[in-house]
Amino acid sequence: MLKAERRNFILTKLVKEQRVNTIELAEVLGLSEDTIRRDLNKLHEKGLLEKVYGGAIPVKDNDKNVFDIVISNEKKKREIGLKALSLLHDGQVIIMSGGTTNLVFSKLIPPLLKATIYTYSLPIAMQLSQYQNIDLIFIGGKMQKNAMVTIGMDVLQVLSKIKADICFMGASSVNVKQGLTEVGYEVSIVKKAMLEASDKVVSMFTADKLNSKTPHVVCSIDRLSTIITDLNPKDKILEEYHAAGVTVL
Amino acid sequence: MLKAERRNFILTKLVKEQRVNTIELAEVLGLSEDTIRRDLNKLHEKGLLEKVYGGAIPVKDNDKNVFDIVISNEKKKREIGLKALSLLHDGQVIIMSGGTTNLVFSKLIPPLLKATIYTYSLPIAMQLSQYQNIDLIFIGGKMQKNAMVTIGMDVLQVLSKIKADICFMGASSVNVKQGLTEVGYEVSIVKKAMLEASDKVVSMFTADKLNSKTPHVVCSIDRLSTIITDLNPKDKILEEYHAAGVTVL
DNA sequence: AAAAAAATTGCAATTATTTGCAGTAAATAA
DNA sequence: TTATTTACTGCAAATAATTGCAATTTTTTT
Repeated sequence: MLKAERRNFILTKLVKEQRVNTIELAEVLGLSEDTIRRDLNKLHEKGLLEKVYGGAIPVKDNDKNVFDIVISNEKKKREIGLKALSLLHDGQVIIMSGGTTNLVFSKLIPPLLKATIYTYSLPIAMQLSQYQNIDLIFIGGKMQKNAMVTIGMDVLQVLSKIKADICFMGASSVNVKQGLTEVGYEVSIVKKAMLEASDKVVSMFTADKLNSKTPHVVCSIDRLSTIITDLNPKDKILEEYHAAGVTVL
Repeated sequence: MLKAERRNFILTKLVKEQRVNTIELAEVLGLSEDTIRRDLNKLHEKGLLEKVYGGAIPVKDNDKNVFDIVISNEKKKREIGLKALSLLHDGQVIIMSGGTTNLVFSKLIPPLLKATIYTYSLPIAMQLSQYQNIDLIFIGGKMQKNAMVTIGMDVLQVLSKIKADICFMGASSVNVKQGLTEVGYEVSIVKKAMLEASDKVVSMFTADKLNSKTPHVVCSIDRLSTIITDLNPKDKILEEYHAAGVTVL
């Protein structure tokens, strides 16, 4: 692990846990406490954290930026996103759901891709605003504030009028029997509408979502064209999905 | 393998793995570490990666945050926003246009304000997602990517069905004769619709927008209920606006 | 085609950076 | 206060980077 990586690791851990402990970091990273301290000092000099006795805490951000979205397992999500790139082609009409996996994917899209993208996620729309050749349509409605996506009748109405080539759909939980399920009722409804509006349905998620279940069913497994995880597509865990007729990337 | 190929290989590997290691690259490519280092130095010079002890990591800008919105004259805009707070009351239905003045204002809203807010600006919607007691409705449509706002028929249609108590409207340019004018045609149309949908129209802008003009007329000055600038409301420059029947804060 | 010039590459010597350790100092807890 | 934990400093070993140089390959010129 490079030093630069290590420092990123520390900063990421800090954002997630709101504190880091010198000794614990030394153990986790397999290095001496001295080295960790030197890292913490350097990061402190750069103003990236606040060093305290025993470890470090986040630097007090007087006006915290709501635009900074914390992405867990970013590396895995990037792997997934890279696999998904093969599904993109110029001229497609695409629907993208919310979620951080899709957000990471959005950052990986080739800068010159020509496509029409519908989304109902604020962060994803902001990300896609970057792309010169993408026609971007935001699907309006009532905001679900924690997830930063729109939900409700307005969204359904717009989706009912679209015919897209492909949709990229995040997931709360997936398993072979119940299929794709969601935590929130309203989100599950929106995703059902997405399905109906798309020729091809791609679901991307990290492997930890596999074989779990949440209350609201979106669709059965065989309704998905492709699933993409961070696992090797030949992994045993994925066999039953493949057997159900889903393309596994 | 050509040198150019090799460098592409390094960059590709970097994108995939978010780091490259000098020694490992030397092994994989069957070259000496020296050569790899020279490559990394060249790529670093070109700004394509960040060279670090032991290898390289992606250049920070690569991971640039599209969510960081640069706000000019933030202090002045904050002054304006503070004045505007007096116009907010629980229970209001509000329409907010885009623009950084409105964005700054959004950050100043009392955390417990109960209101319904319509907006068609992505950054403002993200900011307002913070507020527990605000019902937030995003007006969807085609995104104007540079301004991060939606425009077009869909927006007009939604606005035509709203009746709001107050709207907060940014401005490209203002002068007494032509009134409020905009750079973009489509934005001017949307703002016209906003006017129609609101009982009260408040326009906030820094004083440098005063007595300037841009191509597309939104409305005459007397159509505005209130204007708010960073100047003292008794400033001479504002007299003629006051004379036109506008409340000046 | 041959000669000259330029670029690439690997090696060795030198220089720089990182890291862990030991001893000491400082901060916290009892 | 004393005991304990955590932090800092200088030093040496290990690791990595740079530089000059020579052999080789590639490109350009004649």
